Amino acid sequence: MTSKILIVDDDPSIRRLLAMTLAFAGFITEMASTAKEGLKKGAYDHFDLILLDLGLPDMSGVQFLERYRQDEQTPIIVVSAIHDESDKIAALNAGADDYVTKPFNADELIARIKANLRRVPPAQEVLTLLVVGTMRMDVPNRIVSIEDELIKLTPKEFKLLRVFMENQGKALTHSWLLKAVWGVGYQHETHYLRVFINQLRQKIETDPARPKWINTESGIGYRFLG
Amino acid sequence: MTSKILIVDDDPSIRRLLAMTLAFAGFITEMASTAKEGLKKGAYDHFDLILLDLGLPDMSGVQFLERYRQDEQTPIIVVSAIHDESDKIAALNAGADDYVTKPFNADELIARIKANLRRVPPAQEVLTLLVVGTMRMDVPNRIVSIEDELIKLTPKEFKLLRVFMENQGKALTHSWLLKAVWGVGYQHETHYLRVFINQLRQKIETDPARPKWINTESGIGYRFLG
DNA sequence: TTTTTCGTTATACAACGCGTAAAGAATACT
DNA sequence: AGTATTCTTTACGCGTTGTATAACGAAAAA
Repeated sequence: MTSKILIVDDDPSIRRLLAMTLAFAGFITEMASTAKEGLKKGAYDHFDLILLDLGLPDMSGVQFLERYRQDEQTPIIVVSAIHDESDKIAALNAGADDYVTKPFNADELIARIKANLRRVPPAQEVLTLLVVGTMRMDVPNRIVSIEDELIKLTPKEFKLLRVFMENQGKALTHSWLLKAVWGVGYQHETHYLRVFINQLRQKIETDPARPKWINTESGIGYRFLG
Repeated sequence: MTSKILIVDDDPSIRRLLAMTLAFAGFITEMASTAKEGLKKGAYDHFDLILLDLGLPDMSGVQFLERYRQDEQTPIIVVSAIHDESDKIAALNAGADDYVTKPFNADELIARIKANLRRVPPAQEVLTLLVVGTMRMDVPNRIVSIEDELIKLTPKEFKLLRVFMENQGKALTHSWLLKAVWGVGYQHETHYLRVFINQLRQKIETDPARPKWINTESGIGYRFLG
């Protein structure tokens, strides 16, 4: 099975080199040039492993690890230049699983990646087509339709709706939804939810005032029904 | 099924010898006298196998392999003279699948070719005519028309549009598109896409500001609709 | 009824993504 | 060799999206 690996590095040439090295070894890669972007992509979908360059412009390795580790237990291999030795140690203490020093040897890097992948349960296959009543969501192709009519959604709206469809019928609490869509640290911002629920209803409900899909569970959260 | 083989060699006599040997064994051959020309032909259409001579004038074997392997996983057999032994080892490390030493034995060469062809899924038949709505693309002849009106495209534009037509209706992410058109290592260069999407729109859209064919999926990528 | 929660709209703003033009570099053509 | 085309790279303005806050009426819970 092919593993998906996220490369977080600000240097385009190293990024390219890493991508080619890993592609050649049969991995699927995704890239980010800043820590922030890396976190975003990590929140967006699942990776089996992360290659994290130290010395990113917008965030220290430790900060990245702390933020990322809140949600996931994906193995993270730190790539560091020799001169930021102390950063490397800090990163390892903060939860990095392994490290590789620049300039790195391709074979060694791949060996380390494989070793770290072995420790972790393989990524569960993602359900690609969600169907609830007349609503269909093709996740990889980002197609949402109700009775074969296309619905255009922004990324956050899409993610929210996806969470709903994956948990159809259950009552979902505010904080659970916030965590699922926005990540840890947003569990108390219920006003975000109100705004986005409203936007979603405008797009998917025939009568947004009398919602058929997204039902309010007052004091609790919402329940998605087909 | 007959396999197509690309011969990259600068020596005309060896080229001729190889061509005759392979033709006799029932293969279809194409030739290139420089590495550059080889890459070009490889980008232009698919080969089932490549015979690569080391010691080309314009590029080392390793360079060729690195450039070629960005896009394809076609097996490559290296043909080397005894004296460039170190080049051969480097080429194998860079991803060559096999090697043959000059002067070669015809039967051995053919045996090795067949062995390497066995490893690889047979070349899927390429769809030669793509039709989406009123748009038609004759792939081998590189002709694109909308309502029988010819559209003139550059190679990259053509490749991009081809990828779109082959994946009509799906939302295609930036990195997926970049990988499909530019190859691994360019998955993060979204500005390339912006420029070429714009150029394509100027050529195929009636009103480039209000695109009908290429729709933007903000934050995700693009979706091609007929 | 009183209190709490929710829906809706409006707003301002920052961040980001996108479209576009245009210059520079590489490449192909003649 | 010189010219034209194509590709790469940079820069800037603009629109979309997401964040954050506020206000008010409606609905639900106490």
